[in-house]
Amino acid sequence: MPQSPVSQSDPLREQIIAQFDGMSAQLQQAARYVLEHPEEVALVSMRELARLAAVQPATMTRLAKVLGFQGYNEIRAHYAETVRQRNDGFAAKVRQRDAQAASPPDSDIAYHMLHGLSAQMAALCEPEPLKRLTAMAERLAAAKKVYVLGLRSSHVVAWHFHYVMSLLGERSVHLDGPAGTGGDALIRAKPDEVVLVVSIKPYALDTLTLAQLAKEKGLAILSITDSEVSPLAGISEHTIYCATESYSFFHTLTPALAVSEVLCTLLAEFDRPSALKALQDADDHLAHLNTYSNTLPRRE
Amino acid sequence: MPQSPVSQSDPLREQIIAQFDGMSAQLQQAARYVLEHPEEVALVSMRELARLAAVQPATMTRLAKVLGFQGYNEIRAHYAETVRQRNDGFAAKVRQRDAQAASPPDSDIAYHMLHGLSAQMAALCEPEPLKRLTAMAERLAAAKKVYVLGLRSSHVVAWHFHYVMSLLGERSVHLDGPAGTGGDALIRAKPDEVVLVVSIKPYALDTLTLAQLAKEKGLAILSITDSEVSPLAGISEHTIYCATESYSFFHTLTPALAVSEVLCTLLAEFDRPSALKALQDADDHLAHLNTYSNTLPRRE
DNA sequence: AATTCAATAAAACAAATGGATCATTGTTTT
DNA sequence: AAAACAATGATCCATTTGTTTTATTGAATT
Repeated sequence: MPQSPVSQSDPLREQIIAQFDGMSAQLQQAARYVLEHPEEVALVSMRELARLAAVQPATMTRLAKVLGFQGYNEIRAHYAETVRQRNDGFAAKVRQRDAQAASPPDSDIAYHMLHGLSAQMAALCEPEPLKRLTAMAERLAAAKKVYVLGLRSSHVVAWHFHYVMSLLGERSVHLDGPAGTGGDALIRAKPDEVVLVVSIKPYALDTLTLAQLAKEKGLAILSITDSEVSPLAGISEHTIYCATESYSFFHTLTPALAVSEVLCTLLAEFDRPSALKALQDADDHLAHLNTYSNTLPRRE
Repeated sequence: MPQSPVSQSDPLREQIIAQFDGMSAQLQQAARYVLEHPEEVALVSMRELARLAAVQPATMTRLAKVLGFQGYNEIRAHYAETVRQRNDGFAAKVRQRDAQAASPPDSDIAYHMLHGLSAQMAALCEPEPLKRLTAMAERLAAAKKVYVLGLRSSHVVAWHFHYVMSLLGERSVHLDGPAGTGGDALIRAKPDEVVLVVSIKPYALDTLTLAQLAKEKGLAILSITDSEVSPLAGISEHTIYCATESYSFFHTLTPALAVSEVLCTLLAEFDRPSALKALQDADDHLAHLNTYSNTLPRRE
């Protein structure tokens, strides 16, 4: 019999307790059931809840009004929300803070977005995703060459992966180019090479087409995508799933980028000495070109 | 909306995935939403769920039948039960503990990286960074035009910001181009415009030079960088600091990308209706061009 | 003991829900 | 090209839902 508290501090719960003594017998009976089975409120209809609490349906409506709500649905909405929040707050240790207190209203959105991202990173720390990450890294390490494909918003991830890989060595080819020439590099592709495909919803048609073409040429497909039912899942030898939901109307690419960074690191780690050497070479090269600086250039 | 944890092992989930390929387009769309938002199934009505999944109500009924249920209510009942069980089973926390003990050795690195990233995201939730984020978003919103500058590894962030902004409207110009032409767009820059500069250590000299040039032309500099002593800090009207340390020899750009995403969202949020309209227009445009697809193209 | 008044139960209601039917569309097969 | 087919969208229906209204009970006050 589940009756664990929805969460330690629930303002509505406190309110019900505070008003409890002033309620009539039937109201108390209804309130008691709500306190003891908060999830049920979100999960069943009002009449069903009334039946479970052995109370008239109307009593639930009255309870809502007594608590200052306009109707019963507002109570249900509240408990539904707590269920939702408990669900994505499985990295809940982070949820201690009441930062909004002294913050401007707009930063609510920012707070929620960043908080959610933090949780999504934490989700990638689970054994299953970790296993997939290492497996894919190993497959990448074994490949003669890695073609990197990601269009539209996924371009950021593909580009980043390619950029880092190109610092590390020569094995990476970025499938991108003007006027639809992006796929041309695949012309001479051989079966001992692989394609790393990045695509999240909405899936770019060109990405899917190129991926399929590559597969038909015998290349292994490794993909970073957003769900088990992504069109890429079916044709991929390895797949890593990363969340893309955020508290805005955009999808987020941050978890995907994190995945890319982890892959790069694991790849480098497989052969640490030569990775370090490659980075050193790159450093030297760029130093000669005066690519970097720690201070603003002086203006004459 | 928050994203759901890929739940550990749910037989129904597996079944949906198994049958997914055999479903029609609409059924897939419905199924996809169910997979991605399992708790919503338990929390809202069928019609509401259909609305959220952008699908006809009847499609949900059909989905139920395809999955072998007698009616939709059986699906809801299943997910309601899942929610109930998750509630009293805070044994889940314990499960996480011993599970990560049995992880493969290589995933230690991955685990630490991701864990660290999660913490860095959480750090951005502090009041101080939030204040800086909103302040910068307001400044960006006030500007007539936004030039976006980020080279080398910072390119990812700059490109992403520009990409999203270009979906939203016309105010963004990406300072990038072949053969060092990247800065040319600044030629006609006017003082009521701003430059968003992204640069982390090592700081690309070209970035600093262009930023300084812009400042001399009277443009405001807004920067995303990695420390208070970054060369950009001194010349910027607003600065956002984000961590770049990771458990590898690379610096991480994930927090910077997150910052970019938050900025985009806040900007859109300032004028939500027109942002939604712009996105709708972009959607329509891309739909006409057949840019996206949910399934692999058929090969003849 | 009669009256008042709040609390409860019962009934009635409109709105919504889940489900079924049928016409239309788009695709595949002949 | 026509026919057959499945998929989709629109409409309709019987239930169920949350809520309001009305009637009944029961206790407290006079």
